[in-house]
Amino acid sequence: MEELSELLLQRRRKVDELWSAGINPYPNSFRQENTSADIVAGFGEITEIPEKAAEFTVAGRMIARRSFGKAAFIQLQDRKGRMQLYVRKDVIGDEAFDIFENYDIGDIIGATGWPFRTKTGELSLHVTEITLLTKSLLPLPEKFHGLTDVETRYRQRYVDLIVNPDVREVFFKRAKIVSLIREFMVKRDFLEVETPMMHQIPGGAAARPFITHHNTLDMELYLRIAPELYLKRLVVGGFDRVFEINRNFRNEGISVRHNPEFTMMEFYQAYATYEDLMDFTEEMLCHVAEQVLGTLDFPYQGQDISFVRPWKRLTVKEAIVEYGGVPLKTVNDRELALTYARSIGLEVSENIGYGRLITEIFEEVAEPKLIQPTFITQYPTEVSPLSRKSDNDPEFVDRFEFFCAGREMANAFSELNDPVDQKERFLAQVEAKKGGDEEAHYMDEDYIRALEYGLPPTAGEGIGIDRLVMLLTDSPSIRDVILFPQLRKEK
RNA sequence: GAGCCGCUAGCUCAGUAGGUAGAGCACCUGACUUUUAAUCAGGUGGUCGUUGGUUCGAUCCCAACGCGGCUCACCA
Repeated sequence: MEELSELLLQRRRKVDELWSAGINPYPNSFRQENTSADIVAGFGEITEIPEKAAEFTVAGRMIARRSFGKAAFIQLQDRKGRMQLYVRKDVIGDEAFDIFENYDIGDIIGATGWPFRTKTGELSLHVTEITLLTKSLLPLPEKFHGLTDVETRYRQRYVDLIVNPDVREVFFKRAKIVSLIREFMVKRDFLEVETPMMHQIPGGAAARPFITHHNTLDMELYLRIAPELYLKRLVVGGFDRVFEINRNFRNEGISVRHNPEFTMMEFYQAYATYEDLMDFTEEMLCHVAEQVLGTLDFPYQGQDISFVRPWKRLTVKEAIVEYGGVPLKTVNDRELALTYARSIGLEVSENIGYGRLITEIFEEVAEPKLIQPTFITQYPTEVSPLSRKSDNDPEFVDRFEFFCAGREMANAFSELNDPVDQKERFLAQVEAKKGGDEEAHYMDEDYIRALEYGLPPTAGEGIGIDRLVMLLTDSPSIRDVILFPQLRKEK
């Protein structure tokens, strides 16, 4: 048995005393008839509330109390917000008031009462009955500074959510963003599907997977790094507009913008091109921003972001010229580009492919500067093994990535639907893997077989939901938009 | 994986140029029937992240380790 501090022992003694007095500190028969929002909806606009105009029965956590001997004000927090309750000894009775005085901040309580306005005009509930619903054994953080220790906030998110209203707000917004996207897709006749999270061959992205094992099948399985190849199989199957909003898992570093499990919205639309998806993306994200924030102009970490259309569109090479300050000649020439890459501190080997080289230069010089929403197009084929080659230049593909606030938010392309070309690209990836590239794709014979049946001309896109939520909630870290971010074991 | 920073009461933080620690909030006792971080009076509460080392003596100095944050690397 661990030793408890005096503070914790006091609470436990109170529970014992309640049991001894024949009071269950964890009753289960109370019905919550109303929320704080109902009271505001009914009387928020009324200044002169007639006495006992209505009766509300609410429940929630007591998060503050101001006592005056024979009366007290308490703050109750429920799923809709906070409300003030006014409790008087002469109204609820001596016995009930004595029990009430032993409630602690953090206890879950239920109360019935009528709405009224206090001297200072605050809408409150004048309590006629009050009941303890759950005794809390641990004290909540301080009312003024709240909980700021980030480790405790992430490990004990429940406490964070109790005491930090801003945190609640972020997750309300997250839920709204996801449902707006879902609604947007369904309205455009996309079918929501669920594809496997456990893959025999991890594919659809360049990333290291988590490995797990199925006992009965005695088989290695990988947590998916992307749903892409399954979603395109569905397009082959005739679901020519599909989307999935779900988790991906990548066995890589953790940072302010990376969590090992993160949420992606991937969708595929047959008979569309990556250019169609740029318009589609603008439309969707503007809709979401408008609905969630009520505006297309919003701050992110001190920068002013504007979603007002049209969004900037640049090719990879143009972006390097514009933000790297070098002439197009340098970008177009492999040797000059290599020298330039080294001059800006990139460690690139002599035999790096040209496509990879300019991609790295782009990421170094341009990506951090893409603060306003920007589409970057014309990625090298070398770094895009699932994208359709451009009709103008087979060294480049029909692809864009979408950037905002200096980070990648989405990736989209016209899908490679030529099975012969796809097989060659896979083979090149397999070679790269043999050469030590741990993130290179695996050969997926079944995917090739699906393409051989015929994938209609299709465009597909993945949008990082966590990063979108960060942007729209002005959150500096991905951990602020994931309820339970991954941390090391405690102690 | 590397560098830098942090870890003191339930929470938010001081502090000790080495002599075993303080405040505010919370909690307990008392007063108070319209408060808004209520107020007033009194009080309880700490293996100073862990383990070693130096020292007569370590929360403080040194080392290792743990956990977290930021930056970099990897990546979306």
